[in-house]
Amino acid sequence: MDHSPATEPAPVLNFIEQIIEEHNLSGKYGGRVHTRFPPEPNGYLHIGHAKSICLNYGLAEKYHGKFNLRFDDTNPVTEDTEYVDAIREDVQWLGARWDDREFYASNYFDQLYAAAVQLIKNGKAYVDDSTAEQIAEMKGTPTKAGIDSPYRNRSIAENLSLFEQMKNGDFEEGTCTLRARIDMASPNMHLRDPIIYRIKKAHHHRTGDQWCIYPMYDFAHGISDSIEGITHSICTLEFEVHRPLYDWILAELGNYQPQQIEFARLNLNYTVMSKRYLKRLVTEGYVKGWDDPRMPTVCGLRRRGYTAEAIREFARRVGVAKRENVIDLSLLEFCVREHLNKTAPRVMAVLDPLLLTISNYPENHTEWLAAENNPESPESGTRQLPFSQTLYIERDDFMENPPKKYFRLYPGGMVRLKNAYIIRCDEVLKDASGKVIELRCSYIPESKSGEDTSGISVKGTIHWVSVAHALSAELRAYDRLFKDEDPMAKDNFLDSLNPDSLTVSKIWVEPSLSNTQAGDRFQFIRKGYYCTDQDSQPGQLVFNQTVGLKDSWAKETNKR
RNA sequence: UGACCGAUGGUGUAACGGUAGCACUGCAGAUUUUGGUUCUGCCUGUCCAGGUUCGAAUCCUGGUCGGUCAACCA
Repeated sequence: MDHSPATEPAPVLNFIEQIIEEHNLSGKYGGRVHTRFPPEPNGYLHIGHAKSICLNYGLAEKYHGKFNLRFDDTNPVTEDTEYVDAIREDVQWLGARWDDREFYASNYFDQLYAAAVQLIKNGKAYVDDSTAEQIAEMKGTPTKAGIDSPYRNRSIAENLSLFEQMKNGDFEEGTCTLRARIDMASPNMHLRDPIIYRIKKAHHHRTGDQWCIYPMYDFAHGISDSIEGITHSICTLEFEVHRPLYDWILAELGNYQPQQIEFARLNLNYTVMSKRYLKRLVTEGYVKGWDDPRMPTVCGLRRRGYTAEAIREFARRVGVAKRENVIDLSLLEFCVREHLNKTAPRVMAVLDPLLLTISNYPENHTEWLAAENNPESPESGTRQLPFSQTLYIERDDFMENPPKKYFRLYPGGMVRLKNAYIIRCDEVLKDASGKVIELRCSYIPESKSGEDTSGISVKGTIHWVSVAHALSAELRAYDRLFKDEDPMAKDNFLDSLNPDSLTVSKIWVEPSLSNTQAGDRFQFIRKGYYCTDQDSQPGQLVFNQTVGLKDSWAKETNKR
């Protein structure tokens, strides 16, 4: 038998880490790791971007490398500083740090232009006067080779002069483009003389009206990576077929060459994950904005009460691979619960009140009871809770004809009021329609929480608030935005919208919440995790439901 | 009728020629002044067919299925 000391469990590396470690071993990048997150500022970041940020930043951190934030702003007609600001805030909030390395593809417009000129001089690029339709026509199809443009063999001098005229604004938009001269018969469509510069007489949010030609993604991206000394240029799977072009451009230019690596983007069931569709939800008013708590955007999740820690943990748990995947929403929820369970202070809130009067408790008397702030972290201390004769309890914590295993209140039954006394339900009062409107109970004076000498043990503990002391508040409860696991499988994803994704109600919360600030997170005991919304004000409190607690009783009742 | 990529429980992800493991979900139980947490146990998997090998999730061949590619978007 081998009794050698237990070996460390082999660290589990994802395939990108394996590539990096191979590079570190071979010395390909001199042991350097430098990643980047390259958003286009034309929309808000979503949880899929968060995965990418965590991946890129996490790799830089793990290998003691660097991480750049680079805005891929090569299309001035769709981009805006509003998005730049929002993206910067989200990346920062997620915990990624880019120090002074905040870059813009537009910073490189001069270098990009020079690179294009060099390509022309090398006979590797030409100005094409064909229309967009003609170019598409000559491009062929995935199964049919393309044909050469009639402008493909212009002289270098002519191309140089034409390209300069393009830059000078001598031509109208759409009249010509600069194309890389590669291979119109390539099985890879992206190598069939891709357009690398086009004319756009648009105002750019950073360079203003300085340029009227703008580089295309394929041309700008690799060169930007190269300029910044990126080692591992990580992107999603659909760019796999772009990699030969990425490599071709840098090789033709003789420039430093990062390694592009593609991984499978994150998909979540019951949600859509494309900027285009998220934008429609916002602009067409199906949600209240990019930060609507039902949105899978980073700002939406933040407003919903998700923590950056939870999102990072989620990104870690979903893993990195090349296989298409759909992650269960339950994993995301698990990650927030896990973090909030450890960190969120417990408070009592009654969401659907039922009046309860304690007949044998002195009228107009207030007793202050100590309540633990968080049993998961004793150092979080205790607070004082007002108790009195008249309380609200949760309506579904009472049943007139309880099923087996129901251990809340019922006529003649006993429960403990959390942090207070054990009570017995003596009488049920109803209105004319038969609806229960009040419970008359008696309490056991010796059963006070923490000093119970009654000897009575009860199965159930329920939460409550004192009517005279409770604060009313608005609750915004959320359900999934879409009814179907894959809304995109519908002809129109809007048909899948869940009409009940938002429920607003009036609730009662304990008075310690009077000064809560936007972003504060709580566990409403026995209910779920909630956070104070930015719309909240003293006297007009507003809470968002982040996620419910696991509810095994609900499962039990559903089985019936 | 092309090229490229991929395929391991319900969902993800490991195992790198040597006992298919982990997490989420689900189920059962213990503990509990939250039907929460925590703890324990259980269910469920290598796309198919050949081949190489003492031995294949892993290597080879051929299928099947899924994804991507024909924007002057990124």
